[in-house]
Amino acid sequence: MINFVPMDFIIDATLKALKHLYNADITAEDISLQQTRKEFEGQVTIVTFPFTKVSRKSPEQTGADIGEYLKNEVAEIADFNVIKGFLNLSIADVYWLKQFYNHILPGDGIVAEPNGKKVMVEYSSPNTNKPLHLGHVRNNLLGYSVANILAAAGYEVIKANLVNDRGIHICKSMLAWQKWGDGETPENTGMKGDHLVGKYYVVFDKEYKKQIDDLKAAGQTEDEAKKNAPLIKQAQQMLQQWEAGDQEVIDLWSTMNGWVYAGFEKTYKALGVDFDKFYYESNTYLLGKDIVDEGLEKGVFFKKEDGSVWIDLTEDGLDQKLVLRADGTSVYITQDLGTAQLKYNDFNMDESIYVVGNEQDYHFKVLFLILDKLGKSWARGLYHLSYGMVDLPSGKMKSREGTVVDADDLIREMKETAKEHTEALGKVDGFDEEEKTTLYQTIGMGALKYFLLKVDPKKRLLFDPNESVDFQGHTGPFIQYSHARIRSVISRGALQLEDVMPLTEVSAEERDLIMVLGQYPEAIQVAAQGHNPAAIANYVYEVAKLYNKFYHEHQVINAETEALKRFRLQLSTATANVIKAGMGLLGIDVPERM
RNA sequence: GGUCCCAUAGCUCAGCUGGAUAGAGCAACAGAUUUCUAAUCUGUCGGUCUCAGGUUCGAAUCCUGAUGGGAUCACCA
Repeated sequence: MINFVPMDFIIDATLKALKHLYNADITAEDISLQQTRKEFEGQVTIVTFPFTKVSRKSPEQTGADIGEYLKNEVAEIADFNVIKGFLNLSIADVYWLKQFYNHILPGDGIVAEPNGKKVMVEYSSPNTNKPLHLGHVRNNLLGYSVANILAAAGYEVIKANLVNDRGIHICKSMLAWQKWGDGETPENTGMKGDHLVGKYYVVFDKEYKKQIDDLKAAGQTEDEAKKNAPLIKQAQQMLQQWEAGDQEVIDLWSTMNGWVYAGFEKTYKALGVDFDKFYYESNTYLLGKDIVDEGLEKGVFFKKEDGSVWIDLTEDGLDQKLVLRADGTSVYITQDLGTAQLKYNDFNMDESIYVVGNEQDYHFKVLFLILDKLGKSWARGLYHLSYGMVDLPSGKMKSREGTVVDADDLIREMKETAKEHTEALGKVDGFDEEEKTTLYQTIGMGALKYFLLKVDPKKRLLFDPNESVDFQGHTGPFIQYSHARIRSVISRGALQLEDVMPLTEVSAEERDLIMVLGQYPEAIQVAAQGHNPAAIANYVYEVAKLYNKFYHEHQVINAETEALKRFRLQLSTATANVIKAGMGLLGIDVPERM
């Protein structure tokens, strides 16, 4: 099942056993180890069904044969039992203690050795015409977390943000502000810049709709009215002026984009995400035409009579796809072809991950396929991290119907809720105001981030604005609380980490905790390979749960002996370290006190 | 209509390179604090793993088909 790291000696010994008992040559892949279910005695289970062919005995007898051999030949294997086709092995306590002191307590594998590979993670990639909403929040948290996980797995990581700062949608906000803005600025209204610009995007839409209705009343069809409305024509004209470098339009564009960036920066900061490299579509939108030429030369693309350029992907089960308009202007995919090349030229990375919603699955399938057909060596390293939409109980979020969950509102509400919970529990008596503010932020964001990241990215996510995010159970605050409690114990214990006193046995709770702590490096690798922060989220939850069980069963500071006390303090320290590191991969802070 | 994704407890989700009696949390109910933080812990209740076939010693997991939900199939981005 999942990650069972330091168990190679069992596989080796089992191979020897099979050779010795049945003269069977079996490879390590044929041996399936799993963690023993908790209702049975033991920690590691070997499934013996596959061996019955070579043993020519029943699964039970086969298990007993192998178990007997292992118990006699392998010092670490203390005992075994066989239930049906399952051979359950009890590993000696000293083995677990050795693992703990040699690897876990020193923090082996909390960050992997560099693997020499470079990966780019592109995420966020916002439009600059409206504020961020819950969907963007999921995107940002996923991208940031995946970047952290890859770094922990040994990659060199570049976090990139491709800002969509040009196009007709930007012109809509600009035009509406010009017409009805009345000189409003973030300064004189006190509004956050991205919200101010978003307000005019909505104004545009409203006025545009009015014009469409008027035209329809005058006898035009819906489609005609949409094309002929004066506002849309003006917006299109503005886009042309922008592309022609009209100074007035460019100035307005710079000003309003500046407002938006200032607003985004605040939201990014509140979310705790950051970037190493920004790309702007205003700089990249003309890229890709070289690649179109290249594709024509190589015969990968073809030109139609009207001059438009296409690629035929029907053999790959897809359609024909336009890559350049007849008038020579770019479409979306042209830019993305060019930008992909640009990124590669800039960084020469081995892999490149695009964190983009699953509504663009088809686009990326086509994009990667085209680059591959063009013979780009790096195309195989491209990956679309496709995530599901965030839905409300009423269905999809729709800005026009006002059902969008605004990122800034949500963040504020989370902090507020954290404050209410904390105060109700009377947890902040010794805190000054600044510490309180920090704590509420840590907990509120912890709850939100964990809520969004614990779900498999590819699945749709249901968010009910009327039902507050939980703070108990399988949640961020639960894990944060566990951490704070551990830190509290440690600070009372006055521990010298280098003090090792000989122990020869551990309790079941201690052993389980050591086992799961030892799986952290593997959890990182699993999460990295699957581009899946949820794997880390669930892992850390498991750690916190096991510690809480241990905490409930055993005294740390008032342990029966000095040796036990020290060991338990060390175990607590190692647990806190893993929780902190794991939550860090999710972009979640853990407090010392709460 | 073509293609892609999803379907597990009342709700939200794990589990999916095939392995034991399918697990958590929430909700409901019952308990635990003279002991290191009860945002905790223990227990009870709760399942035809959407359905039907197939492969296998063994299927929630793999294959085929169906049903339901979502996305996409723009000279928008």
